[in-house]
Parts: sequence; C-alpha cells; structure tokens
Amino acid sequence: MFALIDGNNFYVSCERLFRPDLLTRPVVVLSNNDGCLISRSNEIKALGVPMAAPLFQVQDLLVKHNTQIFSSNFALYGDISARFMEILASLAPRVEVYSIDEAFMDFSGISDPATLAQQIRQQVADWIGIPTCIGIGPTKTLAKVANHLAKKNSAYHGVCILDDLYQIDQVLRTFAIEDIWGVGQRIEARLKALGINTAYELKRLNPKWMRQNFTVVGERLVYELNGISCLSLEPEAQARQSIQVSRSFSRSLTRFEEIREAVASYATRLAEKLRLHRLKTNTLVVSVCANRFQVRNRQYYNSILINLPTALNDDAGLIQAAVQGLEAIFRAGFDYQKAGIMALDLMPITLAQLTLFDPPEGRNAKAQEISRALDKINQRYGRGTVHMAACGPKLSWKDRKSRKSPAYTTSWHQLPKVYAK
DNA sequence: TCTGGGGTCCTAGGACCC
DNA sequence: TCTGGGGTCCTAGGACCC
Repeated sequence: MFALIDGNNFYVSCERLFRPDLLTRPVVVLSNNDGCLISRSNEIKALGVPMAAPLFQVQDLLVKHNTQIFSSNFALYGDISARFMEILASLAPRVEVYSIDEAFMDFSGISDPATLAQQIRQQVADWIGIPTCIGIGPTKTLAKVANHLAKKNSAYHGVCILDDLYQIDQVLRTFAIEDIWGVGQRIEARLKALGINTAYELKRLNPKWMRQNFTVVGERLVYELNGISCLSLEPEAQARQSIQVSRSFSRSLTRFEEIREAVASYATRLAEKLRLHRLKTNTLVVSVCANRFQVRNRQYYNSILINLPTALNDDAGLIQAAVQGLEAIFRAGFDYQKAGIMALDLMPITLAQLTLFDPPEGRNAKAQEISRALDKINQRYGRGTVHMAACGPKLSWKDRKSRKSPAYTTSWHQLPKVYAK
C-alpha cells in the first residue's frame, strides 16, 4: 500500500504559521514577479478563483474580500518543507519526497493504516503547524485519488483509505478524469472526445489499446487504476539532470545590453545553485522570448545549446558562455519579456574531467577561488551583495516582489520577535 | 499596465557506426 | 533496374507534474 501526504494550501499555510491573525482571513501567495496566484486559502478557492490566475484579473475580488496577498518566499517554504520531511522520515518506514509539499510513504504491512496516518498528521500539526491530508491506496495513482477525496470531503477527517475493490469502483465512477494524476489538458480532451469522462471508464479500457494510442504513459494509467502498481516508491533522491534559472522581466526589454545584464545575473544564480549541489555543468541552454501575451506584437522565441570545453560552475565562466549564446540568438526589434539559462549534463565536482593541457588543479582554479569568496560574502550579507560587473549596476529589469514576508526561520536578522507580558 | 518557475519522462526521427 | 540490417546516441518536441 502507498500513502500520499501533502500540505493543504502549503505556501499559504507556511505564511500563516507566523501570522496567526491570518488563520481566519483569505490569503494568497503570488508567483515570481507578483504575476499569478500559486497558492490559495480555502476562502479563495471557494470564490472560484482558479490556480495560476493572473493577479490583475482577480485583484479587485481579492481586495473586496480583505485578502492578505504575499509575494513568494521560497526560503521560508523550503525550510518548513525540510522540517516536514524530517518528521515523516521518523514515522514512516520508507519515504519518497515527491515535491516541496508532498511525499509518498510505504504503508505495506501496516496493520492499522488509519491510526498511523492520523498519528502522522497530528505530529506534523503539533511540531510545525501545517495542516495535511493523507490518501492511501494499492498504487500511487489510487493513493493520489484517495488524497484528493480526503481534501475535498471533510467527512474523511483528513485520511481516506481505498483498499476494497468494490469501494474503489464506486469512487472512480464519480471521479473526473481531469483530476487523475497524469491526465493533463491534452489527454483530457482526447479522452473526452472518445466519450471517456470518469476514472472508472478509463480503468475499463484495454491497456494495449491505451499503449498504442496514448503511449506507455496511458497504459500505466489504466493498470494503476486497476490496482496493479507500475510506479514504485523511490526513496533515494535521483541525481539531478538539469538546473535552470529563468525569469520574466519586470518590464519588457529591447536593448541587448539590458538583456545581457539579466542573462549574466541568471548565470550567476545558476552558478550558485551548481556550487550548492557540488555539481558542474558541461552544457548550457540559453533562451529568450518576446511577450507571448502581446499577440499584436511580433513573436520571437529562440534558444541555443552551448557545449562547454570543460565542466564549469564559476560565475565568470558561465557568464561568458551564456553571453556568447545570447549574442547568437538575440535579434533587434522585439519586446523581450523573459530569458532563461539551463545547465544540462551535470556531474559531481569530484568527477569533472580536465582537458589534456590543463594544470592538475584545473584551468580555472583562480575562478573557483573567486567563486568561493563570493559565496562566503553573499551567504553572510545576503544574495547579490557582490557580483560580477557583467550583471550591471542597477538591476532595473529585476523582478517585483513587493509583498514578501520575512525569512522568519532562515535569517538571523528576520527572526520573529516575541513579547512576553 | 499587469499573465510563474523549475522540473521529469516519452517518442520520433536523424546521424552515425559496423 | 537492382541499393542491408541492426544498433546507439542525440535532439527536438510534446506532455505532464507541483
């Protein structure tokens, strides 16, 4: 049996931890650049505001309902997530961290899964204050279904167990295909065109036919809904395959020099992430695009793949390569909205291959010393305190983040103050 | 005016090898 | 006129997830 636990409205719940006054008020958390809603409290969901709604479209409604609006604070959410996963690891035999707020747990051979599940929820609530739901089923997909039910129906008291074949069929008959894990917009549309509207109807399809028409992904969906597990629990974190940094600009940019500063800054952030994970990259992809919502403007998207002569993770080397890539794909005359840089072909720093003519300590030993010094200063005084000149002096394209809460748990300067009377 | 960011997996097709 | 078969690797594009 698989159990899936996730935090309810996770980012909103994190924000409420240090603002108990918000427990009874509507709350939303915005995406980077304060563009879209990426977490909504139950009050907002009840208003029918969808996930990823652009802020400008719903702002009046939010204000009317006295909503507290936050910019995203990933330092906070990541820290709370780490504590959450630590608790799970201490209570469940095997845990797979699936996302920042979700984990699968191995419930095989558990004699009383309902009691264990409630214990886990209670411990998480007591120790870090995040409300959760747990779904339990014979496959990951059915555990996801159960979790969905536990969230939507308070009669489950946060824990839904699907372990009886008749009961599972009953549930699937009224379960919409678009709510199934792995069914996105495309597959939903194609299945509905074929008259398949419920999870039960999908479950009854021929797996071989599904493979022919919907690839192995569709075949696995059918098996998983039938209680035949195709997706196993994977407790060991897999090695990362890519790391990327991409951002929209706060306003559209047209000049090469401005975009170059943005790309240099993203390369800097990418280098920091690589060093944090003790990785180097052999391959970069740099991309730019015009504002796709300005349908009247000329559209442009382009990207370029750059094979590096030697694996890198230092600021200067990545900036140089990224800017060269940008020069190749930049075209004058467009309103650029976004740029990105991605590192592929990652390898641990201990394995990085030198070229034949490099000195034993590596050609860029000096660059690495500089990077180490930058990391030390920026860790101590805040990200971006010092950076390469290529990133520019003003950062005028930088994203907006006007409603960010303090880094309550990860910065000494921003610890919450408690007054005792 | 204002529309997120960071990931994974699968497949088809081309290039190349012997 | 007739023009192999089997395999790997790489890449782009599509689809999905949170």
